[in-house]
Amino acid sequence: MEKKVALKDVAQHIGVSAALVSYVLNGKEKEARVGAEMAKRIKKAAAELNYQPNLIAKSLKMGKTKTIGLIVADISNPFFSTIARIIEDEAKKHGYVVIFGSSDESADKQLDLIDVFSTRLVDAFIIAPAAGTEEQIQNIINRGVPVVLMDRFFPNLKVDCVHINNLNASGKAVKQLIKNGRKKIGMLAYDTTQSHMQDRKQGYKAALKEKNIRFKKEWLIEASYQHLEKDVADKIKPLLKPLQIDALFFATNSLAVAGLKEINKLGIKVPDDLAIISFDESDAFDFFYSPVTYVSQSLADIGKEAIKLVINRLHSKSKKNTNVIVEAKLIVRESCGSL
Amino acid sequence: MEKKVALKDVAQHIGVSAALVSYVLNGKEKEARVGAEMAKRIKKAAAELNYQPNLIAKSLKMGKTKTIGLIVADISNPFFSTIARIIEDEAKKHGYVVIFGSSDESADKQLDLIDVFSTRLVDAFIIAPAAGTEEQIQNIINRGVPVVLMDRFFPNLKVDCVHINNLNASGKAVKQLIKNGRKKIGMLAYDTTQSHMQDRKQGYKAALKEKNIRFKKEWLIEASYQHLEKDVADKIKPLLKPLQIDALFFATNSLAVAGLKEINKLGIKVPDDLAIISFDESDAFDFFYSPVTYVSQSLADIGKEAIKLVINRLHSKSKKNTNVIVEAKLIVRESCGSL
DNA sequence: ATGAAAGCGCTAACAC
DNA sequence: GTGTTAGCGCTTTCAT
Repeated sequence: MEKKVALKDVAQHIGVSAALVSYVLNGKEKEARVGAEMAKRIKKAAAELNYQPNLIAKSLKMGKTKTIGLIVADISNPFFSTIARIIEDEAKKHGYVVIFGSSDESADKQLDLIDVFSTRLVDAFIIAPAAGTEEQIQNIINRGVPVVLMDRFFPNLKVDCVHINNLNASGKAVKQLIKNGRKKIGMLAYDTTQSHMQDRKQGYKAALKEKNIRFKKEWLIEASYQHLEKDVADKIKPLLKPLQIDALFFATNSLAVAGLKEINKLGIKVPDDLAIISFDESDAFDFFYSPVTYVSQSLADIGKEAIKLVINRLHSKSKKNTNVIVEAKLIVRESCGSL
Repeated sequence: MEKKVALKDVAQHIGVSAALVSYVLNGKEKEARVGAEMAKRIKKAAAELNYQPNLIAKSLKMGKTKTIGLIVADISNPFFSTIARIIEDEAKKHGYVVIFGSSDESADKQLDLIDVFSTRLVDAFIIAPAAGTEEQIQNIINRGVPVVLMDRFFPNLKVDCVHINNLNASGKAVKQLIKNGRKKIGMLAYDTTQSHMQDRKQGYKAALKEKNIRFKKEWLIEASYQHLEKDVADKIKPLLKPLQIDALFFATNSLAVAGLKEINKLGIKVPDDLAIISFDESDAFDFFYSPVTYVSQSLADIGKEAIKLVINRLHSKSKKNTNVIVEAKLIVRESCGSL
């Protein structure tokens, strides 16, 4: 177990000051006007001694950790892990590393994570915020730490965010169902105040209205994030047995996976008995006997834009906050009854 | 943007030394014999000033960051993100935070990640190592930093690791196919030297041999991780058109998802024409028209055991290394032709 | 029972 | 061109 070699070790090794070594190893030889000969010697010595800088010390000195704190609902959810991967790659390009945490859509857990990450001086946060946490976000901002919200946001919070236009996307999906002749369209959503969910429900209702279909409140069923399976099973049955609707729109892929299992159990045929559209992708959608139509949001874009916003914040102290809307498109396949 | 309050600020606030505050806030009032009265005042002041310790400074002083570096092939792969979530939760229980990176099964990328994480002084690594990286792992060990390998390992490396018995699990799957009357059993695996893959192939061959079926080398096809889709498409067709086998065993869920798409394209009926078993789970398996039989490894156990090993290493300086084998069981469903 | 001070490894302003 | 020095925020030994 060889002992760590520090900056001063390489300095001593060739009898110069630590300052010089620091300059050279940080590519500041020009500004510091270090001799070319010297620079070469220093680099050589650093390599020979296998010097590895101590980023913790550097962070303490600089007040910057080159670390981004990522908070999502659940990193094991492919929606978030896919975004996480993009964020990891994009962050790396800028020399940042990411530490992550899962809030389980709980405001308390999210607060814990924010505290833990703050304590470790992350340079910025990227958060898919849990419901009712605008104050937490505002506090981060007040501390002067950049935050970017993704997937969900808070309308009256001045903060950078990136998301799709859920109202439109949802409307587009519902209108597709209507275009395919469906008139009794149900929706399975999450029971939360978060913007993305509100907008999706809103888009659903607006589309019905636009097409002169009167919304029935039994059509909209809601599950809690914490008891997904049970809630879906309990609430979907009254709607399907007997069949009160001719189409069902799922607000997320997790809802769709749970819902389709129930639909299978009940022996309902898609799309003949029931047309289906979901939000987001899933391997399951490709293998369902009637390939599932879905609203595709580019997770790559979300991740990239999130980092772009973070980096901008970090590099310029502009006050204005930006709101990036990424594209969403409807991938039409058999399940919605078009074919 | 209120300025950060430091230890000495709360010390000054009540006119005591920083040392006292440090003792109290770290629960060392007993050892340091701080007066009960004083302790109370200090805690009150810290709360009033909303003091948040600076973990970076603490880390520098202590030489410990309470951070674990997690390196997997790809965090967006549900196999790894599920494990990551468990690791996150278990690590948190011990006061650790995790930073993650994806190697894409590339030794170079893995080395980069190890360097970056080392530089940030992670206290330990949990790695699903890329092929041919025993030297990288050995180097970490030589530096005295705890490492736990998971999913794959290196037989002649003295290091803690956690994984299933791939040889057995693979054999069990293949024998199930044989029991169901299949005699020409193919396998789709990754083309890599990693232990898990070698063992799975080995288990497949051993099972054939044990049941007196002569292995034909055309039956074993291999795809590269980097060109999964293309390789699977290219190599699976000769085996299936015309049909040379009556069963196909997939070495991972990603291979299965890619393979089943080809099987669908070719119009082959599962399990009548071709029985199927895969490793690991997938939402897709539940929705395939013939629910897919699979080898289930407990990702929760893998994650928990990994952290347990890490924590043990961190707390005791025992030399012995442990090898944890977690359970794997075959979940038999329609696709393997049993029902 | 409390305070003073050194020092973790690094950077950068300043001196020469 | 290069060296000296102070200090980032914290812990801990030692003195009192």
